[in-house]
Amino acid sequence: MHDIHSPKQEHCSRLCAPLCFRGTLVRMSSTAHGARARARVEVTAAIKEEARRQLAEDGAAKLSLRAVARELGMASSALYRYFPNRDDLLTALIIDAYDSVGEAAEAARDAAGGTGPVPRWTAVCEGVRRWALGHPHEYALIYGTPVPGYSAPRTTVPPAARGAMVLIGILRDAHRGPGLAGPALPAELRPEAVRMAADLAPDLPPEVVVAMVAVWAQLFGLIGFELFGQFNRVVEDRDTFFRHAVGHLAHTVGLR
Amino acid sequence: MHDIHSPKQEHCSRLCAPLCFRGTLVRMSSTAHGARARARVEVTAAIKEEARRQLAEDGAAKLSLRAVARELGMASSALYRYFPNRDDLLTALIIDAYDSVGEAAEAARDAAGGTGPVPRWTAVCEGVRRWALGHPHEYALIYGTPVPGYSAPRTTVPPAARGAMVLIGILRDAHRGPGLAGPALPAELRPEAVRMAADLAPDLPPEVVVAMVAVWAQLFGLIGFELFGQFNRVVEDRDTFFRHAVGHLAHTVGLR
DNA sequence: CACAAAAGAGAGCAGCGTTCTCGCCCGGTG
DNA sequence: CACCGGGCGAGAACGCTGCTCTCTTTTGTG
Repeated sequence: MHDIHSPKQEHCSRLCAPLCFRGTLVRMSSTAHGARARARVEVTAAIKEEARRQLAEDGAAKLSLRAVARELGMASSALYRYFPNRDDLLTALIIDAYDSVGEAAEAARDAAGGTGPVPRWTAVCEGVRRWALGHPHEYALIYGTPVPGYSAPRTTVPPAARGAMVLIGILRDAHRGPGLAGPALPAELRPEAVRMAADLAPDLPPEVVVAMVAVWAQLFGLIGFELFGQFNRVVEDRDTFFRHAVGHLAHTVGLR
Repeated sequence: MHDIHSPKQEHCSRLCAPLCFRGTLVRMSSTAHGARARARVEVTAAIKEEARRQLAEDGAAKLSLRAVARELGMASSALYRYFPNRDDLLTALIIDAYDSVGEAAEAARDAAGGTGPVPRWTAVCEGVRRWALGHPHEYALIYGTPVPGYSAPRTTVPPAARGAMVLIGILRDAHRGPGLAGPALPAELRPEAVRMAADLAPDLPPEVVVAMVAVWAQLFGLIGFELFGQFNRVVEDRDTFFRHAVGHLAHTVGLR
């Protein structure tokens, strides 16, 4: 009976470390009254952090709520106070992953600095690829087989667009500057193109927007094939191959 | 005690139906001596058939050996006489899925008949897309997140290439006929391109082969984004969008 | 200080993949 | 024809999973 608290001690040692780490940062932003709410966001963050660690290690399929709780020193049932089920925890990780890849794209754009639109385009694409190679399981989580049911909740839409917005920004600069040679647009696709442009980038020509969306999907075809082993024994020099391919994608979307 | 055989009866009723169905076909081809070996391939086929059914219904993540065995009326442990573990069963389904999509590509090509290379190209791409939309879980199994570990066994390579070979055949026809306007090939990519051409299509120009591989990956970027919900609230008229995109891919690879 | 809400603990349920051991029964051999 | 070995199925068991329910502890607030 006397050692029944030993897991609880582990709870405190393991859990409080990451919590206190972020505590000072959260103290200001958490306007919700009381330390209660603060503790809640901190425990939530700790759960996500540990889950992300396990995701990066073994992939989404192996991610186990029990293992996360065990590592945090809490009962598995307690975890359900924060995430109603496994899929909701995964959804939180999905949003984080979208933000992570979006950040990588923005960082690559900023690192490319004042070069021309095509080198910046290439740099961003390579940044996304490098992020994917470095975070394969996170990549699989968001661009691989969808895990929960079939439709992602609406919350995931804005973070998902973040990366594409970086490329659209480059197109916008090019459109204001040296100009953009938009590909031809068949009449049957025009209404759809106009609608997409209104939603995504009203200041760009519709034919460029429609090409951009297609190219965005194609970019992840290239990355996914490399990451998921489809290029094994087919493509060897993948850096060069990828750079060549995304250069062609830039051309497709109208950059010269 | 006396009703202990009732599962066994179900075993016979459910199991023998598909077995006897294929029995006459297998009788000739199965040269392995004895009915013993014949029964083995038949039970193996029945397991795969039921597994494929469950895969199509609920996806690979939900596929359960116990459920397959239950549906077949046999003990779950007995299933391990045929597949040493779950991953090996999935691998068998993967190979079947590759063959299935390859067949769909070939059928689309044959249905396009004597039209020009570009319409035939488009028809094959649309055939692959239609197969994917009709078999989303099979698609996810082979082009989504890889399930077992990270490297597919060598056995999956030839079936995986079957679909690409259809498109390569179209390129080959165009190369012998109206000609193929291969895109430029930077010097740094030339050695890789020559190697790839030697492996895949020695009779095609290296720059066409390297573009073909890239385009093949990009095709599945388009299909995957549509299937996995990335186009939700972005692309509405997907038929038209896809046709336009693959038309551009044909241009990329040199078809005019 | 008292009370209600929040949160953690623990047991329990059903399901899973996998392993082991046991009997049965069929097919090739003497 | 008798026999026997080996393939095969059944069933129990282990450890794991997601998830629920109940009970107790903690904690912020009127």
